[in-house]
Amino acid sequence: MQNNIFKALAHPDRRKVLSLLRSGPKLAGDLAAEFDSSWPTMSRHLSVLREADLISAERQGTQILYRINTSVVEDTAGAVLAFIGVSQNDNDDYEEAAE
Amino acid sequence: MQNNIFKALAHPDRRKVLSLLRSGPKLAGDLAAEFDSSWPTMSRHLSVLREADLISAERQGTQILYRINTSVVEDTAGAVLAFIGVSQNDNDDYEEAAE
DNA sequence: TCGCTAATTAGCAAAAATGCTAAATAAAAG
DNA sequence: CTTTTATTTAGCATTTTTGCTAATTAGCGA
Repeated sequence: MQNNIFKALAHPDRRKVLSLLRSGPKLAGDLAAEFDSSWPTMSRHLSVLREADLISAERQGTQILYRINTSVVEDTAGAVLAFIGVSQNDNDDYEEAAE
Repeated sequence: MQNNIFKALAHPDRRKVLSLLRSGPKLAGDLAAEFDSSWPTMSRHLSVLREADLISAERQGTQILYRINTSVVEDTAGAVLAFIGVSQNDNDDYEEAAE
């Protein structure tokens, strides 16, 4: 749902998580280490991002690897541009309806 | 401030305001008429958008005309794309493609 | 199994956002 | 100056978000 995406982007720490994931997937612990907030607080930020589908999680043994969902971020940027009438379909990505 | 922008985008009615302004500036009253919320509630939504600089207001006699701030919306889309490493060229004054 | 590490969930309090009604302000008209 | 219309501000209650500590789950290895 688009509302969850914009709500997820409304917190600076969550936007910082996305920025940190730009260079590649990271373990939850490594992510949390970059913030002043407590571990559980960061865990909840991650779950908000996950529910918005902006990131996805993959368990690797005892750790959890997070990665950014590029296509969702792209679509979100498109939704922002749509506010000023820029067409949302002018990227060169393939369009895949079924998952 | 970028935080105000993303916070402003976090409410569906405020995003709807931006969509309504896509086709051109609108009077506060005409905007409010499109929503179920009370007039004062819509007025506050407009002020949140104004403080985020996503829209600007111009008094026209007894009414107030709102317009969307195209460049701020563009920059915001750029900030979203930056999460996945797409370079944002802020404030490019020449547009070769549109000619 | 036990112990250890990684991460999440539970529960609570504080802060922020939301939305209402009533009151106030601003500009124009009479 | 008073009224009327358009819009904002004030004040308050309700809901949502945030962030903490404590407890819990999950996997791994001895």
